[in-house]
Amino acid sequence: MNLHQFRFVQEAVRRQLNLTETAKALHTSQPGISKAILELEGELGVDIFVRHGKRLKRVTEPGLQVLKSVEVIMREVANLKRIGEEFSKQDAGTLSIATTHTQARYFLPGPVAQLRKRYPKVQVVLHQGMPEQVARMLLDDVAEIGLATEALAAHDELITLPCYEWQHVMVVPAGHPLAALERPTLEQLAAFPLVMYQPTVTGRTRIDQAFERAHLRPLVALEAIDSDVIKTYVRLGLGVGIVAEGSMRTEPAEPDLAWRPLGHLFGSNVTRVAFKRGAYLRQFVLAFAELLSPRLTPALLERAMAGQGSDYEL
Amino acid sequence: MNLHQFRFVQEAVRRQLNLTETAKALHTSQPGISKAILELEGELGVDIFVRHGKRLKRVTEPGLQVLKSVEVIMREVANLKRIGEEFSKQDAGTLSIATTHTQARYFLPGPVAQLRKRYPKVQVVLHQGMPEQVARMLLDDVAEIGLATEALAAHDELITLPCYEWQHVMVVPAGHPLAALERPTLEQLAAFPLVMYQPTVTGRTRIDQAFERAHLRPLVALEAIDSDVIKTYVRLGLGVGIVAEGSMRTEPAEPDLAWRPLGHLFGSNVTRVAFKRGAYLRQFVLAFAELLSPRLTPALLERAMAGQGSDYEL
DNA sequence: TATCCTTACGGAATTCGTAAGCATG
DNA sequence: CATGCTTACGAATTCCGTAAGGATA
Repeated sequence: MNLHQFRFVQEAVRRQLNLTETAKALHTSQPGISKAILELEGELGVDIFVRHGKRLKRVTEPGLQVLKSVEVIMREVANLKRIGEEFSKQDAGTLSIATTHTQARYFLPGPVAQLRKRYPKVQVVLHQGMPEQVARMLLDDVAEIGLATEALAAHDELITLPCYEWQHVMVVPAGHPLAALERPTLEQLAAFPLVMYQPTVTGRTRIDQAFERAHLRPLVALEAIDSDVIKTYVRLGLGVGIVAEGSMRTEPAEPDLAWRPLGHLFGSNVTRVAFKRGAYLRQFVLAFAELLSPRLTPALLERAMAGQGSDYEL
Repeated sequence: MNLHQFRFVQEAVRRQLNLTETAKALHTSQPGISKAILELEGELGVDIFVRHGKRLKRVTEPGLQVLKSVEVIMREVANLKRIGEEFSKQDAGTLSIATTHTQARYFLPGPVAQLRKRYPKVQVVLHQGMPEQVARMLLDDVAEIGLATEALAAHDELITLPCYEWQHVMVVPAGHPLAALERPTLEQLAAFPLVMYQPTVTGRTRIDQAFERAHLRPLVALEAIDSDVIKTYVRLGLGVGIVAEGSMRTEPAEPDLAWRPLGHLFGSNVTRVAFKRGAYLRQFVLAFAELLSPRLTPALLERAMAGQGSDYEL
């Protein structure tokens, strides 16, 4: 039994049981993978994979149990590396953040800048993706901390905590008829083509639900992943934009655009921060969490990471 | 990084940082141990041990963190073996039980016999010891399930569950003056020399406390680890025995001895079953637990093993 | 001086790659 | 017949033991 075998089995599952792919991903030879897995199976006296002839078909019943343990082991091995980093290069290391465009562009710059000020030797790596990819990156140990409004709470391998609350806002060119209204209604909005986020991103779900409840089917002129694209097309007069309020609180302000809160229509959204269950959080990771929201104290995180639930209210 | 290094570090800590002892315990050479540990420290970039010259003195701060992860990893490696056993030799394997004399002699025979009837291929190994040793055996993975009335709940590395409740009884030769009393008092007991368990065993604590509260200092004629020894000396007229009630409910009965419940004096005791936190419990282990007490259902155990607390009431 | 950790070194076992074999779809 | 797992084999590496070195108490 050795760590290589564990890594191979785990990666094989991630690669849909394709050992050739697995070998490429791990920069080693395919027969090596094959042999190691066979060896582990022999040692445990149990088949981990069901084979049809020479092809891996699926994971066996005991294989599932084995994977659970392997998962834990690999997690702790990763933690060991982090522990090493934490203590050897004091206050240095790499912090990988997985997040969506909106967070990366409008919310994270502040906290990241503060972190770099306090820990100049920490290198920050931003991985951008759709919310589902953010979750994936956490699960695959590509990123250590994730930030998104959607999808994170759905995985029970992840610990998620509420980070901040925000509402959607309407954005239109200055002088647009809707700009005159303080509290636009759903009907008024639906009278114009809309420019907004793609279905899986940044609270889009709630918008769809609100229109549906009102039996309105607004015309969607354009769907984008990010607020910048949306604003660009709003400027072009393509329609009325709906974005996260954070996207509008820019420095400097944008005088050619007018915006109005839409919380009364779509309620409020909660952006969540997520960690992989069981992860060891280095000092600067804890510090970063506290920068994201002052309520995410080291003490709270410790409790959350130690506990069983997957979702912690403050 | 490899599993050997982890095992070495863990064992070194268990052996008070004596690498020579460690090597002996693991049946390998002492330089091998030394090298492996140095190697791991190098790889992590962190000292695990504080050295004075060439002698290991204590565990460093990061070393403590490392040990935590190592502990988890070794636990899961043990679980992998159990998983292998569970699924390969269906319904076969080895169940190691750590317990005290009283349980082994008077309580366990029933459950063990039933287990062997239901799982004939399971080999049962009984490890006998003082309560503190029972805990130690669980922590060191010598035994998988532990049973005792004392000491178990004190370790938060152990999950303990109440198994059954019992009271102390007085045992005297038939015809002894005390045999005539239905409910002897502390004073009446203290009038005779007592023969009972050693201080750390089988609820002895409660007996001492009761006498102390009554400001009585009975003469202790003999202290033994097990009820059989106590009964033997009671027969010899050495004094009045105090044993667990289970010791007297024998088949066949012992007509030369008389016994009376003492629950009104010493309260009741709870014998607990314990597992190492995070252990994987095979089917027959779950079945055995249910034989110990019908309330220890697989569902309950699963909840208890997954949870965070260390002590589960039913 | 006795204990005990580290370094040095060499033979044995393991590892890991390439090449070939063979089953599936 | 293209993909993809397993087997075969050999060179390079790692492993692990004994022996020697050096530090502490």
